[in-house]
Amino acid sequence: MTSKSKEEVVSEYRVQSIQDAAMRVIARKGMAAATMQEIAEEAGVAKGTIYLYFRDRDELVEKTFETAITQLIDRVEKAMIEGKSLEEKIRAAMTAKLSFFRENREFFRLYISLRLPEGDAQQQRRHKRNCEPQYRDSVGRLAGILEEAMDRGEIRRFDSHRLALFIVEGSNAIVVERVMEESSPSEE
Amino acid sequence: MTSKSKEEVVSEYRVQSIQDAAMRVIARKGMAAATMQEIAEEAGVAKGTIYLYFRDRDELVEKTFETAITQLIDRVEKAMIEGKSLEEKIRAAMTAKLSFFRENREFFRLYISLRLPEGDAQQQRRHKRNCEPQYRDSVGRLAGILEEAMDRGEIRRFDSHRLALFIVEGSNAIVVERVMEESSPSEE
DNA sequence: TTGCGCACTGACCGTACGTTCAGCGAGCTG
DNA sequence: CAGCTCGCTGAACGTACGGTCAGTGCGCAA
Repeated sequence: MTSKSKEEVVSEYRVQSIQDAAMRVIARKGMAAATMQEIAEEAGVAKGTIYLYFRDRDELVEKTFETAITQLIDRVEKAMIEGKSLEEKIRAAMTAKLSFFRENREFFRLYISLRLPEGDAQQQRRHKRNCEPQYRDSVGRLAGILEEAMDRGEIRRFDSHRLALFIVEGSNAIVVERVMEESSPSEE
Repeated sequence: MTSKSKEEVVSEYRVQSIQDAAMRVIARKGMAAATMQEIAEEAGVAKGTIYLYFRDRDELVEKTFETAITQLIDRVEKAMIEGKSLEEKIRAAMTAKLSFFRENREFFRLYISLRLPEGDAQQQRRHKRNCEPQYRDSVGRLAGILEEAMDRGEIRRFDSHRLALFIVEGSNAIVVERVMEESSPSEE
C-alpha cells in the first residue's frame, strides 16, 4: 500500500533540500554569483551530488524557480478568488504576495531576477518558454477580472491588458519596497 | 585659448567610445555575461586599453551606468516641468522615457538590471551609493508633485511616496513592454 | 558476519574570464 | 634623419567556476 518507495522519498527530499539551498544562496548572492560549490555547502552535500539530481546548473536554477513561482501564483490566485469587488481582489493579491515573501524572504531576490534577461540567446529562449508564460497568464487573468469590472461599470473603460500590467508591476514595487525595508535594518 | 589640450580631447573620446561599446554589449548579452574582450572589440581597441581609462570592470560598468541614467533622468525631469496638470506631467514623463529608450534601445536592458542586486556585499554597497540615490530622488520628486496635486484637490489624499513608487514602476513596465514588442519582431 | 551495490564524495580537469606588462611603432623633437 | 616618448597592444598569467569520475564507505541482503 506504499505509494512511494523508500528511494523515491529520499530522492525527493534531496531534490527539495538542494532547491531550498539554491534559493537561499541566490537570495544572498544574486542569480549570477551563486556558485554550485556554495549551493552544495548550503545544502550540506558535495558538489557532485547535485549532478545526480540535476543535469546542470541551468536545470537547477530553472526547476528551483519553477517550483517557487508556482507556489506563489497558486496562493495569489486563490486569494483573488476570495475577494468580491475589484478592490478587494487586488488588496487580497497584494496581501498574499506580501505574506509569501515574508515566509520566503530568500525567494524575493530570485523573483526580482525573473524579468532580467541574461546569457546567450538559447538560454533566453528557455527562460521565455518556462517563466514568462506563468507571468503572462497571471497578468492575463487580472486583465480578465478588470474587464469584468468594466462590464459591471465598476471602473472606467481602458486597455485592460496594459492596465493589468501597470497594476501588477506597481504593486510588485511596493511589495519589494516593504520587504526591503524590513530586511535592511538587520544589516546595520 | 584652447580650454582643452589635444590629449584631453583624445582621452575623453576614448572614454566615451568605450562606454558606448559597453552599453551596446551589455544590451546584447546582459550585465553579467558582458566580457571585457567583447567590449574591447566593440569599441575597436585592445582589452588592455580599457584599463588605461578605467581601474577595473566594476568601475567601467558603474561609470557607464551613471552617465546614461543621468541623461535619462535629466530628460524626464525636463519633460515633467513642461506639463501643467498632474496627468500631463505623467504623460510627458512616460513619453520622454519611451523616446529615450527608442534612441538608446541598448540602454534599456542595462536599465532593467538596475534594481537587480548582484555580487558580494561590498559591491552592493557601491551600487547603493551610486545608483539608488538618483532613483530615489526621482521617485521623491514625483511624490512632491503628487502632494501638490493633493493640496490643489486634484486627486484624493494618499501616501504620496508609495503612490509615486507605484506609478513609476507601473509606467516602467509599460515602457519596457513597448520597447520589447518593438524589438522582438526583428528577431524572427 | 561477510560481501556487494550504489548513493555520495571531493580532487581534478578544461575553460573562460579579468587583469597585467614587456614590447611595439606612430609621431613629435632637436 | 635619428632618437625618444608614450599610448596602445595582445599574449600570457592567475583565478574561479561548472562539470567529471574513480574511489569510498554505509546499509542491506544473504
